[in-house]
Amino acid sequence: MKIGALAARTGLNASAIRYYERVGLLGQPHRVGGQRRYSDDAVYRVLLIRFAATMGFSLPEISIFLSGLRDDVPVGPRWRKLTGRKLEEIERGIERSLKLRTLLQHLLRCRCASLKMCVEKLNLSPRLRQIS
Amino acid sequence: MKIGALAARTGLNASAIRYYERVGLLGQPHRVGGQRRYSDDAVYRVLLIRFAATMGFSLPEISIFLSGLRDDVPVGPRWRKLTGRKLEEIERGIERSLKLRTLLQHLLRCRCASLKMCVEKLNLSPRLRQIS
DNA sequence: CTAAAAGTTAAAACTGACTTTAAGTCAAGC
DNA sequence: GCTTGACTTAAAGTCAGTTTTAACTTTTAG
Repeated sequence: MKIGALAARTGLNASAIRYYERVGLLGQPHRVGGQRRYSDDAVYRVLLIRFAATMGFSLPEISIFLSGLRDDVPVGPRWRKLTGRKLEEIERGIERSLKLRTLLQHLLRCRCASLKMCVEKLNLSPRLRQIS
Repeated sequence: MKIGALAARTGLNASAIRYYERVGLLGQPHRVGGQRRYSDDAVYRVLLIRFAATMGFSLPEISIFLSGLRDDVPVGPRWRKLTGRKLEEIERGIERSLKLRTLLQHLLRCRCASLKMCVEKLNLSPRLRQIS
């Protein structure tokens, strides 16, 4: 599989795949006449990278997250720590988003004449610091 | 209140406040010897900006969002559209985060020897495309 | 009066995750 | 064998939202 095919199968741009290789997320593929050739495993690997990325992992974090991928490397404490931290992060994000949803729903429903009145009605002012 | 005091009271960097002014989020404050002087209203305004920013509004969007702030300007359809769109965005984010939380909890709990085994056990592979 | 802290500006730098560009090389179909 | 499209590289560009820098002025404390 050439890089274009891998790109097509993963939905990424070929340049993104080269970039992942450059930052060490993808190992050196073998080459034919200078061109990269990938196995099906690479598709899986790239999809895993994207999956981790949508979880909010940064690319360096994804390196750690995926370091548990090799069969002979058990999921270690570093992985566990990172993943636990990310889980907490996601949970905080959920909490905050739930609050914000309620607030926006109020703002949309309350039919106040101005945002300022809405904010006062909701007694939002004292919470502004706390929310942001 | 000088810019440093406003910065301290809002938790922002003074340069960020100047930047907000430059992009039109904050009006021109009056000046004493070339230096900006702010009233307490500015604190409220800046906190509102940060609040909107944490909701995921971009700075141009915040301009629109806060345009409902003036007492004499009723909350208009443009504001309503933007806010409704943002609400939907937040709701999609919540849905996704809930799924991801479940997944990470599984990954942390399952005590597999490697991430690869986890992924297989959870039958995650076919979902990779769908999630990311 | 002076030194230092805090203010001023415009412009450049930073962040992360890519994409684009330029200039060239390889490969597939006719 | 030739064209065309896909590939190669290194380097530069992009985005938004700041932060930093450099060079300078104003304010404040002692």
